[in-house]
Amino acid sequence: MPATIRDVAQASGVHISTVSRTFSAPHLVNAETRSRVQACAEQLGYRPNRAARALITGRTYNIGLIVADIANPFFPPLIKAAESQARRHDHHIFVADTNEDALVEEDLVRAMAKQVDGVLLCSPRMSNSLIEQLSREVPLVVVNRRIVGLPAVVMDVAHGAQVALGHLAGLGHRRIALVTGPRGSWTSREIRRAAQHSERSGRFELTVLGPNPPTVEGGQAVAELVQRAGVTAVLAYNDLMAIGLMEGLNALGLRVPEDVSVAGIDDIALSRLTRPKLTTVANPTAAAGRAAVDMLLAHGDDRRTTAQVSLHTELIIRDSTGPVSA
Amino acid sequence: MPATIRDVAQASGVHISTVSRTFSAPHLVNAETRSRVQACAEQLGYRPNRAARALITGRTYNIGLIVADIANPFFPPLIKAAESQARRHDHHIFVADTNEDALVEEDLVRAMAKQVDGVLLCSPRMSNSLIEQLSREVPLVVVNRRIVGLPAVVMDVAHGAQVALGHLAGLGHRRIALVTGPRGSWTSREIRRAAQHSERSGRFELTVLGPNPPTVEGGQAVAELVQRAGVTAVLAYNDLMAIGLMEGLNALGLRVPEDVSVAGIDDIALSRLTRPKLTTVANPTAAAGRAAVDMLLAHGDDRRTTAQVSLHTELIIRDSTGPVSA
DNA sequence: GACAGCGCTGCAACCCCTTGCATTAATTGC
DNA sequence: GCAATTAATGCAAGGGGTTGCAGCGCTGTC
Repeated sequence: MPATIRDVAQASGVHISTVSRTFSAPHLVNAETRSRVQACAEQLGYRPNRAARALITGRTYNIGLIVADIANPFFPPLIKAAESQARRHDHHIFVADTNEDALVEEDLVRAMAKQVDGVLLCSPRMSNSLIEQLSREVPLVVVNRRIVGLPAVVMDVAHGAQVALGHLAGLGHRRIALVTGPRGSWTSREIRRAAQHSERSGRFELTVLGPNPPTVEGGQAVAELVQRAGVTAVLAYNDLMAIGLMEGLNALGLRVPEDVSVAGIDDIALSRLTRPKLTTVANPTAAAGRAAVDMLLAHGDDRRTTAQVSLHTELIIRDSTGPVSA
Repeated sequence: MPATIRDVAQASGVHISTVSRTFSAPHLVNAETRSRVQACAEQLGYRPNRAARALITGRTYNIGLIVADIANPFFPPLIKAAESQARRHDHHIFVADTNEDALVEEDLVRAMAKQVDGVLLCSPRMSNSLIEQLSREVPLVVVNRRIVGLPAVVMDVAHGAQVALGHLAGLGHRRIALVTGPRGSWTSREIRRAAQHSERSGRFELTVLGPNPPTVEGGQAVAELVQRAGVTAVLAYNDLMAIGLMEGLNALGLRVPEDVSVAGIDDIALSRLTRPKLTTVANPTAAAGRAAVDMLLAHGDDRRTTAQVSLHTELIIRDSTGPVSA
């Protein structure tokens, strides 16, 4: 049995409140008493029970971070940045993965409530109204989605998509496909909306293919549709799909970028390792992770912020896009 | 303010214990009372406080899962398998990342204690004695390490490494490099020991290069040493390093596998997407995740298991290894 | 008619810790 | 030398739940 505060109190002959103060407000305890208590605690292997402490203080010093798919390399940089920022504030990050499932997501938020000081909800697949409801059960910061009245960190993907499409149009492509992501993704809707807006410029004709699972397999599976659509360039919802798409196109005998140009979004580390190297829209994921933690911890427990920050994206031109062939 | 059990009791005119039983033992409550309580709870938006519940029951229905580097694609399949297995037992998985840092690791285990029913410690970098000490503070299952007296799930990497080296020797390679992983990695030590044992067969001469960070960059950085070592084949600590190494060798003008054969360990999804596709030792990560969860939850709260399971690895021959050139 | 048994509910202790307030003793000021 | 501080500690009420036990009103048994 692990030692409790009572065991330490008994061993050192003081009241439990003195033991408590020895750890949470040492300056209120006589130096001699303090060292005696510490010695006993050490001896007994006593560790304050953080759950019990949180029950009364209302602070856990933990932050929940919920992502749609932990296998998507988009998330690790965000997670790592959130971790280091959290550590700076003496907090710990607990990550959970929803498997792109809105029900699991809801369940996880509820499971984390009261065990964390707040949840960073990244790329949620739930409805806005459900998210609003959950935000009444636990402080929430939403990442990759805008919901009025809730603090949010978004990346300017609409602009990023338009720049990418402009890049493709500038290379002479007149028929471009947009491969969208999963249903429920705010980002996917934003990209689609932006792309359709760009189409009205008249520089190219857009074919929308989706929704699709946002994975390598999802990209691979859509290759045939891309071929049939007769387009010469593709913008994919994310790099994973773009990479899968390149594989799929290769399997169909199409070369990238000679026959089809492919661009992704995210700039995951992997996009520098493929052949050809992937042209993509870089998302400031690390900055997003830091910002989300800051927003969660910024306001006191009293009033919550509802600020929304938008971070800039940047087109990285590599080798998977090229001029349209004659 | 979120509603507490007391608010619900007052609203429905029953004692808090009846409310409590409505949620945790419904069969003990009269159907009529139950539905009244439920209606009030619904109305007030009441959710049982899981932290408070855990304080008295001693069960959180959470499992901590600590990994050395969440950006390493080796872990997601393990995590996902653990999640689905946990879900089957009505538990949630909280993941934390140590950044390959033993101090962060220790801190995280302590942070999770009492907030989870146990911790799956994957690829720990701490000392055995510290792990043993921590296992007295929170139930632990260790993955990728053997520690006497502690439940563990390991993969038979020693055998896997020997099979891989045998494969390389069979292709005619007489000078082989082993690129090791980070200090503190049990797996790396196992592989090294196995390789040195194989060397005594006299079929090849081994050059050990390391320790190295177990990342793409780590692999890239060791390319020059590999070249200078004058070997014709390399076995890397993991696929990430193998992939980085291939990049690095290419940059030095060496072709894989014509000039140097490269084999990895892990069989991450990415190893199928590189050019050439990577020869590697497949680890049963999903099975490991499931087994670890099962071991943690198998024994009652009373006596802990100390069983250790070892899972089989398998060599996957792809295109990054070939016969030694003349 | 006394009593056991049953279904349901309330009572109160308990999980482990924090914290405002009261108490005590020692120090300071004048 | 006495009141007023000050420092150190104890007391007890929580925080939000769970759970063994007792008590209630009823029914059924002999």
